[in-house]
Amino acid sequence: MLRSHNCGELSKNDVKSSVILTGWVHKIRDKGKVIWIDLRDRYGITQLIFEDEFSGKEIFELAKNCGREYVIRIKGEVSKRLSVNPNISTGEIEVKVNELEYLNVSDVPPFTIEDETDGGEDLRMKFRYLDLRRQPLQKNILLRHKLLQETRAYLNSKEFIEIETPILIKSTPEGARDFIVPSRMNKGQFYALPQSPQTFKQLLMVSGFDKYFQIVKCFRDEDLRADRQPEFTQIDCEMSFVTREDILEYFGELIIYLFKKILDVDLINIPIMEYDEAIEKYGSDKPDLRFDMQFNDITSIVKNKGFKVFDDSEVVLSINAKKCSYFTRKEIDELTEFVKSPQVGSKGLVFIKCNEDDSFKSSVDKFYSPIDLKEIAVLNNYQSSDLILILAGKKNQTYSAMSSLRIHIAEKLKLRDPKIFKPVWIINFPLLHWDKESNRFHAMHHPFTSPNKDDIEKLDKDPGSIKANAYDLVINGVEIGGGSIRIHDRALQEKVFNILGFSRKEAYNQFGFLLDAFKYGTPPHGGIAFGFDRLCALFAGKESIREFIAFPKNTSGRDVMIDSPSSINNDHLKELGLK
RNA sequence: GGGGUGGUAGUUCAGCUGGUUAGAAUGCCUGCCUGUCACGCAGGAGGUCGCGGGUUCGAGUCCCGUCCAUCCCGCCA
Repeated sequence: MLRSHNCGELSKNDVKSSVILTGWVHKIRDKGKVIWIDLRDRYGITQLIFEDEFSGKEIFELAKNCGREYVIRIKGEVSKRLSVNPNISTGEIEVKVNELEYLNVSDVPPFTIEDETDGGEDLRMKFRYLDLRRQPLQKNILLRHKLLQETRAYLNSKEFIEIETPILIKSTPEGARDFIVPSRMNKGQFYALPQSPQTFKQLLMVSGFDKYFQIVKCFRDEDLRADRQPEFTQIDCEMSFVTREDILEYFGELIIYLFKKILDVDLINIPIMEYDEAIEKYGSDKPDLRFDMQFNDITSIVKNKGFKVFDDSEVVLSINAKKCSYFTRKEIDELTEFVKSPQVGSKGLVFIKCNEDDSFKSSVDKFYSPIDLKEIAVLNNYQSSDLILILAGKKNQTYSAMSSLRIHIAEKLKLRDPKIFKPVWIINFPLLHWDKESNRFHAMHHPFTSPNKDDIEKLDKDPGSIKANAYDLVINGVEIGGGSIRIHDRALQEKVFNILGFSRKEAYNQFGFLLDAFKYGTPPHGGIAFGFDRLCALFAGKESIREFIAFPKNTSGRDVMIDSPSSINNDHLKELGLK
């Protein structure tokens, strides 16, 4: 070994012992006759001290000429510091250096390797390997490692088997865009990268591996976001002979276990909410339950009172921003701007301030009497100093706009505490949604999702009203995982393909292997997949998953460090049959 | 595909209604300093103001286009 200790482990117990350390030169404090160097590795920082007296002239000169991020190896004696630094674990000691060797030199890095770096996003991506030297990133990657290990340990202890499935598979028209890989040996034909191992894990159920999991890369060729990467990792799970309740219990316990083990947070139990209730109360299928602010429908109260905007609206919704009547004109204008922005798309914002003396001040005083206003306030459980906010318009648009406003206000009021975790299972999603563009039903989850038992008879008459036996795990407004009980009956699967607009021929062409498999004794089964990158970010209280992926892509899907994607030459294209 | 924000020193940013030689902090270099730990002090180097065009006596600043980054909408079964 080149070293006897790492840079995070020496303490006053080691005083007088002789040690060898290696690491990066983090910081140099040159006082002329004495030089301190902070030596860094992933375990911590140890202060080195150089003086003529015990280092010798030559070593002292070497230390003087050291630059930031040089990789060095030193020998020296641990000694007690005259002045202690309580901020670091090794703050009571320093190492009196008597030998110094440069293992490598370094150019001046383009940004500082510190917790609060001066580097911008772009630059740090380009020099990702340097960014990863920084403590916050090292912590994130370590957290990811722990989550990986604990997930595996837990599922293994419950007799789940980790099975790898292929990465080069077949393109399918449903769902997200596929990444495509040309086949050299089969010119003009293409593999697709999996959006998920969905059909393979179902086939594993047919094979009798009744508890499967895989921590696996998945690929989707869609536009990116802070919480979306073209390649991402899922904890992919499937079980046979289970009901929805079994799945919620098994995997609810996995999540509870991870929170306890890694964050020492007790989630105790995870409540269950109907999809319809989530939409009605929060306007979203992934409600953030760290704060209340439920929607109240006031359409019937406000209609036909002479206010044209409300009269012309399909729905009028209100929420109560507790203790916010102090909002200034400027703040309310800001909220109005927000709801009128193209992303939110409302026409305007109406407010009612609940005054201390039980009177009301609203932006629609002209149209509504104090009695009307009080009725609205009562419906919103008002107390004095509350602020009622009202949006109106088309139904879907207004629900989604109110959802955005709810989150916007919670953000403003700092109600989205990253240290608090509010999980919820959302169940009974619609099975299908009507897509206007293609003029057909699309699967809300995926085409293998089983309809709820009681709804199966509606398949012919009213497919749009069918609920799916599907579930999402939502924590703090983030969709962490989702899954369903699958169809295991061939006839039912064929029927669903049919409703989704597949001809029999197309269905067999795309999914014949699955339909064939269903002929041979397929057990009832279901499963779930968790977005692993999102889980990491959530555990650390962050929104962007990029900081939890060692080498992520930017929003254009580029890796600016290795500069990919890139073009390939003509010979290569020819070989692949692309030219 | 659409909208918002941004692009000025190695880096992070300031730069007003257009007007002398484009600034600060930090980093870097040189010198001084024996208890620093965001060390301190003195000095120095460092700029195609993203790119292209236009308006103007004059553009970092105004206009048009374009590229890049980032956040959001669409999209993401």
